[in-house]
Amino acid sequence: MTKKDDFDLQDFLPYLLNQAAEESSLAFQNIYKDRYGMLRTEWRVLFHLGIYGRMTAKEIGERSKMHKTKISRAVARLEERRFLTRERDEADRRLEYLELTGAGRAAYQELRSVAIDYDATLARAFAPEEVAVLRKLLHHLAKL
Amino acid sequence: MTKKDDFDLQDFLPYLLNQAAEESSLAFQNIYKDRYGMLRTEWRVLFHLGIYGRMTAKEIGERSKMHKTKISRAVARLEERRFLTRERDEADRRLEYLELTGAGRAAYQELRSVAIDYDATLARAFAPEEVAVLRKLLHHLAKL
DNA sequence: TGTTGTTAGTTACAAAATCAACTGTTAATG
DNA sequence: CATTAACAGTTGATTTTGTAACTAACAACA
Repeated sequence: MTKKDDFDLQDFLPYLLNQAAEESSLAFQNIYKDRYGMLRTEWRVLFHLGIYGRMTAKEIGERSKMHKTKISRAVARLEERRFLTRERDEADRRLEYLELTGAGRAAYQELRSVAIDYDATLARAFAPEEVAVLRKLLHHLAKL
Repeated sequence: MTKKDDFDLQDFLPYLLNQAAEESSLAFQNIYKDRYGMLRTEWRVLFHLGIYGRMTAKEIGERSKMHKTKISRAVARLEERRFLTRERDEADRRLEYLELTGAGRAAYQELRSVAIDYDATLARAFAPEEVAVLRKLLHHLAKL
């Protein structure tokens, strides 16, 4: 395409990252949304608890960098669906430990395998070394 | 951290991409938002017109993959601020050509240099070959 | 030419994200 | 201890997004 300007939007990292993230998230969402009608925020909370086990909302926030109100609401919805339970920390009553129920763990296991498949599909678009480099660089970017 | 599960969320590409995209977009937004109080959608439309020149909303949609309602609203806001003008195509009266005004071009030029600086800052976190690989792979992912 | 389909863009309404203010609790310090 | 600050989490108001239905214009083709 003819450009009026030598700055290339397609090479601007934040833009490029967004395009790639949006593309892959939407494609992945299309795969899982029908099974559980789950939001991205709920999906994330579920995965955090499924992978790392019992933890507080605060810890989920530190790991995921999601805002606490998003987490609060996602937790409420997952609780409604009986996917998790809360337990007050008696030593520090501000804290609430969240833990998946049997149904929550089952949902996680199912979505986990969907995720693994999808990740493999994406990875197949690259050479193995490339995927490794990509993950490494993204990792680095994510914690700048 | 102790994991209960060998699946690693930090290596799951859609998640990783989102984290990296969110991180870099927010950081970039903090730099430019005070100058123009502009939304990400508006920023994108402005850049498309600044870089590629006069085009229709539809073309912006094809390039950016933003949904047409987002574009429609971003265009309306940019027009309110007198950053762009619309011109009806007389041959096909459904089409409207969008073009930056002087003020719009000035805003673009300013934000463009902010973007170039920020991109350089990000790139500095990597070796030059790494950045090239990263851009290539993201490019590829974005158009899967 | 008239009917049906398609396209560009907008709008109305519902869903979700953001921000600020709030509750209840613990920590810090005089 | 009493008061103030800090923290975990929730709620409410506002803003932004997403979905679907809509308008206006063009296209195809019987």
